[in-house]
Amino acid sequence: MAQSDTVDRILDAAEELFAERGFSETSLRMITSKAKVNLAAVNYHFGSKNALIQAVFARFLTPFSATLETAFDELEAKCDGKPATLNQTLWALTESAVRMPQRNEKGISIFMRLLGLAYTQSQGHLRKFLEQEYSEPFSRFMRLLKEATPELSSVDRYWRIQFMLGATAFTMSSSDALIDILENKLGVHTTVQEIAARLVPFLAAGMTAPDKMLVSAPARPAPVA
Amino acid sequence: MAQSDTVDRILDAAEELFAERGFSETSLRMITSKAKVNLAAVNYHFGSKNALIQAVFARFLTPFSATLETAFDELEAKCDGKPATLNQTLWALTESAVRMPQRNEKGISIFMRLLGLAYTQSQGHLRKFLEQEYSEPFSRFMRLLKEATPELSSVDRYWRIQFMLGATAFTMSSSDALIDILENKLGVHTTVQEIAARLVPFLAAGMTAPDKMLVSAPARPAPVA
DNA sequence: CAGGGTGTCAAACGTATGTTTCAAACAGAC
DNA sequence: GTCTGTTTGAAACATACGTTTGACACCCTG
Repeated sequence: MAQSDTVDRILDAAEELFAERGFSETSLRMITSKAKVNLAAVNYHFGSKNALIQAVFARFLTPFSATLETAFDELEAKCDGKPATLNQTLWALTESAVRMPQRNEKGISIFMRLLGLAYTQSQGHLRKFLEQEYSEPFSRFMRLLKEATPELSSVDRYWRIQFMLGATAFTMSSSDALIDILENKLGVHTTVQEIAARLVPFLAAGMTAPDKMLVSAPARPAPVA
Repeated sequence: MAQSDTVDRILDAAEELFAERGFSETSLRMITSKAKVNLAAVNYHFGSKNALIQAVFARFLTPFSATLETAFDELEAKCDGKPATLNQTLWALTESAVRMPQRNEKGISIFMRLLGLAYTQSQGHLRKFLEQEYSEPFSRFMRLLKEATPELSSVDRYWRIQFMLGATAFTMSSSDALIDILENKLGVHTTVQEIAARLVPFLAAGMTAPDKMLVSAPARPAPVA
């Protein structure tokens, strides 16, 4: 047995269980028994449960962050000087996520689900960790979005970015369940890649929607005071 | 002291704490001490923590469900026979949510945040409870959506509805934080109603976006195998 | 063959949780 | 005014958690 595949076994088990059940709902005992590893191994190798959570994220976020950087580099090189379009920007992100080398066939959906959980579950330490480790590609993405939508006011862009984040994080975080439901209901099987292919146009259309007033319903009531 | 304002005090405290911290991360002791009520009161009045969670949802979901039904009734009456438009349908939902009588000024965002948590946190009992208690207005909304977007295939509609749900639940569930961030960054104050006014056009545009292929980026790579 | 660093293991620790108990306080009906 | 069912209070319950401990096995450098 290699020098410390214990570490990897713990990470694998933790990753899967966290994605399935969330952080607080997954105990170290579940993780170590799934990994067939002694309970004390987690604290020995990682120091604490919180540190384990961060390690799970670091393991896939660090290579993803690198992939993303080069994707943005290529995009900016191709556009030399001119701002990239919204679709190009969104696709650069999507393709980077989808192209990531996967540990197994569930890799991409676990990846997405964990990202969604990171947003949703109120794990202060995780948010802090992610912010200070991966702020650069994030703000670069924000800058590209801004250049791609110069017609939007800052306030409009701010809210629409939140809407995009929401649609993405939310859908992807339950992608497995949603795929199953659709398969049971309509007999259609979907891959995460296909979800992404449907999501990007949705986001792009929403992002470039006409102003809120112009689009209002025929009988739109006045806003409540 | 009235016959049982203990029940209401527990519900108030639980509602607020659940919205802030999630379900598993909120202990009964936090709830009872915030409500200034004895620990045993929760199990006495509700039976269990899970039953309390369901009671919190029932308290605001039951009147909301009723409001929604009449809103849909009015909408269908106005359209007599013809299907309602997408915008009309979305506005009917939005207005019902915003018009709900609030217990306090934070009511609407607590409401939204709880709905988001119900989706996100893996509380099996809650999902089951919500499905069997409130399936009717939900499927009615789905039917209206279907009639409003006859041009979409079932699969497209399914995924786009998920995207809409995601954007809405996600944004609304952190609306307080997002409003604060925007205020600090741009000095603009926003109300939940204004968020809704921006969200609906975004959703409508995404929902009626052109097909995924037509919209692809100029340099969209082939999907990964 | 020593011996120190590394990793594993079973067991225990302290703490926090949801739930239960049982006596005391209270309410309203007679 | 007393009695009966309901509501409260403080304390304890059993359980599960994250973490720590100390003994043991291993390896590999000297």
